[in-house]
Amino acid sequence: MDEVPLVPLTLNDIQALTYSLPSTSLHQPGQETIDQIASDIDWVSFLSASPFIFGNQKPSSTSESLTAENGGRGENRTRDKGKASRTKKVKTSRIAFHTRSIDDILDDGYRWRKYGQKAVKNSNHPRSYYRCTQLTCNVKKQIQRLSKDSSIVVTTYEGIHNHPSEKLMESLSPLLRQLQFLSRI
DNA sequence: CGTTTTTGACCTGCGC
DNA sequence: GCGCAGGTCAAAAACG
Repeated sequence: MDEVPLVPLTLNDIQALTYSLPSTSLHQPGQETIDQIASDIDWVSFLSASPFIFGNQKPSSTSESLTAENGGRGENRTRDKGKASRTKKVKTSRIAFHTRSIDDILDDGYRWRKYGQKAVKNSNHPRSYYRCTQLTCNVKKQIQRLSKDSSIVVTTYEGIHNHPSEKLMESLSPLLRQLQFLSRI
């Protein structure tokens, strides 16, 4: 009941998202590696596909979600810890889905830095908080195992990346180089 | 030695 | 106002 509180996501929505993932990420527990799962999923289009974006649907509020809450860090905040940086309640889009995996962190191509871990009520497993390591990008994600079925990992993304993933660019760069070369001729 | 994780303290929102 | 729960900060430790 208390998961994904900021957006009108229901359990049915989560289920729908779950089933929208490639089947390889949901079945065969223990058989697949995380990299295999991640490479099976087109993360960029998955995460930016409009049917999966919930939350502030007001047109023209997209820039707000991207620049949300980065005034608090790096500004002349001398000693009051994180005060007033979170006072503004900005609704960012959240996406949650379930993945059956032995590993908590699935490789989605982006680099994440863990900034907190918290025990949550009604669950035996702690919730971990991650932030995208890119300075300009303040996308966050939460990772938590289901208390009922600890083989299921619930990953909640918050925000949209404003930069391409390193892995994607890595795999794309040979292609881009070739395109560049061909366009010269 | 730079980057990431750990972890207790702190902050905020919410229900009572 | 108080207490609880969830989210974040930041110093220290761990890691590569």
